[in-house]
Amino acid sequence: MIISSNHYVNLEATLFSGQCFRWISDPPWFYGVISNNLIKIREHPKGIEFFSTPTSETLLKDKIAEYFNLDENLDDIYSCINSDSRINTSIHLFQGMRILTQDPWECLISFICSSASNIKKIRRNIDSLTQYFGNKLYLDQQILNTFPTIQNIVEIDEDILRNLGLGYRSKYIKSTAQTILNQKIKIRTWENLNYQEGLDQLVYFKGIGDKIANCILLFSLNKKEAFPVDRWIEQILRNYYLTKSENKSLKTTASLRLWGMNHFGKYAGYANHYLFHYFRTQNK
DNA sequence: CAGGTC
DNA sequence: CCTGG
Repeated sequence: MIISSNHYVNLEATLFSGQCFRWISDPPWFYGVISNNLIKIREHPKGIEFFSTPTSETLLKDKIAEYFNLDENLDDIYSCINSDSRINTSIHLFQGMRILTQDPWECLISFICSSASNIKKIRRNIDSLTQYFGNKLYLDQQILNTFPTIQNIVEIDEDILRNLGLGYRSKYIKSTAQTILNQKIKIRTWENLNYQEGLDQLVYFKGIGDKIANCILLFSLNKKEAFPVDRWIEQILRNYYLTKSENKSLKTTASLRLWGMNHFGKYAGYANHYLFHYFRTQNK
């Protein structure tokens, strides 16, 4: 099925810029899991074309459009954030790269896994989690798995997670799932929270600090003003944006994040992600 | 040391 | 603090 979009959708940049961790590329197709369905997708002159299983394309269409934020006006966003040469270059290099609206639970666990790690390892860790505790989905020659539920994670022993190579993150994954279950926290309702309420809720969990919380807000809770400050973004800000005195006074992740949110405005997260992807691919 | 956090 | 490139 084809879903039309008012702006080009750059699938490669969108799916492999570090906001999600388990899409597979088999040009021109990409395979991934959305809402417990295996999705096969490619770019199309009118937008995107996709197949799904087991749910029909018709029933899944809206969900896919939401995942890729297809109704978002990218030109409007670009004009809001395109205020300097670095952003401008990145926009031209990765025209059509979108910020996704992923499942918050999967996003949360994925970014707990991301702490002091690297993309390759994060992908391997999450892949292990889904292989051992998810359900298999088949399409063409691809086998992908659903993401384990909160209940699934609660039932897994911490040592098993450690054996999968998740290290010290294992106890954070366990305790987060346990807390959500025990306190009957409804993740569904998070999308109704504003930025600050969402941030407060997320950093409440052990293993989630300012950076990871902002990733979850940006990549799954539709908070485009969120501004995750990791080592890359911190270096970019310090090298290209901050004055000497700001470089001295801004020490914490949160203070840098507030500077970024203030400087780039309501689409700061888009500016963040374009800068992040640009510098990361440049320095490879 | 790595796309942090306690 | 785990793990691995």
